[in-house]
Amino acid sequence: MDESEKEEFETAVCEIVAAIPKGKVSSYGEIARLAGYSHYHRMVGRILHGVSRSMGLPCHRVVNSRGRLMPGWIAQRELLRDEGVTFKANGFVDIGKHDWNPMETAE
DNA sequence: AGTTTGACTGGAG
DNA sequence: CCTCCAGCCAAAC
Repeated sequence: MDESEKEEFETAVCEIVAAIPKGKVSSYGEIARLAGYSHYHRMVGRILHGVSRSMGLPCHRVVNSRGRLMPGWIAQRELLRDEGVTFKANGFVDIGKHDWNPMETAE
């Protein structure tokens, strides 16, 4: 993967994450797909973790497939709850209700 | 340069 | 829902 592609991918990820509407959540795989690199889901997490200390991206709206939040980041749960996101009894996001469909906002 | 790890995913048990 | 396994790519060791 060339450096230019990395930069492009990172930019795409930032745009997508920033486009997630309040009260909705998306997964790494979904973002990677929208960015144009469907199998780079791992890089999405790496990039997000990297930019989280430099940019104000709502990375708290990004969860993994099982609706889990970022490890070691307890406040994320409060942030999502404040945005209207409901949680399961175990503390995971109810992704079944808040799963973001990009087509909704694309229209 | 080879091995391990990780803010991942999907399938199987 | 949880754990384990295999596939995946880049960064850290």
